[in-house]
Amino acid sequence: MPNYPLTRFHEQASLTDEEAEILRGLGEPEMLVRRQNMIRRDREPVDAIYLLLEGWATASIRLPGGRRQIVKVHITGDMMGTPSMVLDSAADALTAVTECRAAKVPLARLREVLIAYPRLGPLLLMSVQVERLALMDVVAAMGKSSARERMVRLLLDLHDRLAKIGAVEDGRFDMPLTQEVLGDVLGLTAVHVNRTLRLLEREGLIARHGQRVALGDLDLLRKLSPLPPRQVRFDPVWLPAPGEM
Amino acid sequence: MPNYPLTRFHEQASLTDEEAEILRGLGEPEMLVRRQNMIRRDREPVDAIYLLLEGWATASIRLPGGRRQIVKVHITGDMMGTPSMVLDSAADALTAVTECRAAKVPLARLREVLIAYPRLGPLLLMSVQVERLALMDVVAAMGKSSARERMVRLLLDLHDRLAKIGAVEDGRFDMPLTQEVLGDVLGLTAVHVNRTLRLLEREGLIARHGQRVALGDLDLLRKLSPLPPRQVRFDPVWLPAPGEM
DNA sequence: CGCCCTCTTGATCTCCTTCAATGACAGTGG
DNA sequence: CCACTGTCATTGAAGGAGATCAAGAGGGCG
Repeated sequence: MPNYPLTRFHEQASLTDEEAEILRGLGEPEMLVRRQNMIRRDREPVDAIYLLLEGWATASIRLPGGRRQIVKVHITGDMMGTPSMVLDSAADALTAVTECRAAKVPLARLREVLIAYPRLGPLLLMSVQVERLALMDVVAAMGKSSARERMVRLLLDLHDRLAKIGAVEDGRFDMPLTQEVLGDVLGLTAVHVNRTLRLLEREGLIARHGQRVALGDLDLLRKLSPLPPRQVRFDPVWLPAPGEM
Repeated sequence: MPNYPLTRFHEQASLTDEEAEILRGLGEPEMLVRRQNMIRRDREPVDAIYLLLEGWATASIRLPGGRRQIVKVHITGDMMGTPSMVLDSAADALTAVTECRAAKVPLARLREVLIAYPRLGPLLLMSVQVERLALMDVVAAMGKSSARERMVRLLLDLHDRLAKIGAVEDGRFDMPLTQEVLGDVLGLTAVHVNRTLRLLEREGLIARHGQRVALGDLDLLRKLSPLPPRQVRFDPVWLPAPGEM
């Protein structure tokens, strides 16, 4: 019986001990995936969702002409691959950016759990809406912001998410993403990612040594970001309380 | 007791008569909203989601400098405003593009229904994932496609969605969106939207008279689109069957 | 040690923006 | 009935953000 770290649910709602326990034991035995390898290929039949127990991974969509767009950068503790659970063949590929530990959750298992713990449906709904909001913000940033604004926003987003899992010290964190990958996230070329980063560096807004990034004046950076972080409501009114279902 | 047309759920899963009945009676008495008026303002406290009973509306995010990005074009039958149900203040504004009939569903009412009909949780989850996929595709298109490709994709997307509600005849449909609005959807200026549309016209791919759009060679257009429509799985394995919960 | 990947920078190009002007059309009030 | 006004579509000209092409430098790893 595997014993995983919790998923992100406890950030968004109170869980009973029993619910927390179920989430801990959700996945199959963990798998180890090496850098650059795929956790799940796109256009593959969908039979599971995934928990990223440790590491960085990307969810990317393949377009004609060898183009690819990364639609999500996943970090430790994320659920992955859930958008494709409504499809027969996966929309996005899940690729390990660093070495990853991950666990499969077969869709059949998910059904059992949804039946046994009906509150997980609304809980899952909640976390999916949070992801959807993140995508809306990405769309807004891509449609209406400059490369510099988008980069600032991405850095702040990673900063805030990493801070929640204790991977930030005083504005500094590891970002194991090549400029090529950053380009595929932001809809820019690697070359322009470089120029944008160097610009931010010259402006004294960020500093870098290898994969280590240091955000300078956080308040100033947040002013430069085209969008503020979303304040997710803990235990929203529509979410049935533990006793209620 | 209001009697609305069904939401989109029946496109994605089998519903019991009872479930269908509940969905029909979900909303408060309908409201009428005139062109350009807001159904729900952004940054407003969130206390409900909305059913678009008839008309066209947009969900848009406001950015600094008067910029705005439309993240979804809603048509008759859509649920609206659900991403913000995890927030205290709304992320997106809902604006009537045409005169709209809409119905509010208070979040408290939603909780009751989720408790009384636990299968609605997973059903709602399903439709939210479909929306999330749509956003992923938008991101992919914005990040990696030309104006022309994006426009073709949007037209096909609208075509396919309108076809499902019987609003397309032989490739022709009404599209009551100004070029300004199209620009805010595609992340382009109204001027470039115009040039792109005129280009497609000159190429014989589309025709227009006023708000009426006619798509020419659909197969050819689909080849030009950077992304195919997603094939949503009806009654996916993880979705508990009506008897099961 | 040598290879390949990644970062960096310069030069040039191009797609889309910006600015500006005109025309078509609908609604409105006299 | 018609002038008046505002919105929307259209087109041209010029500018700019980011792409593309190319080359060199550094560094990790087999």
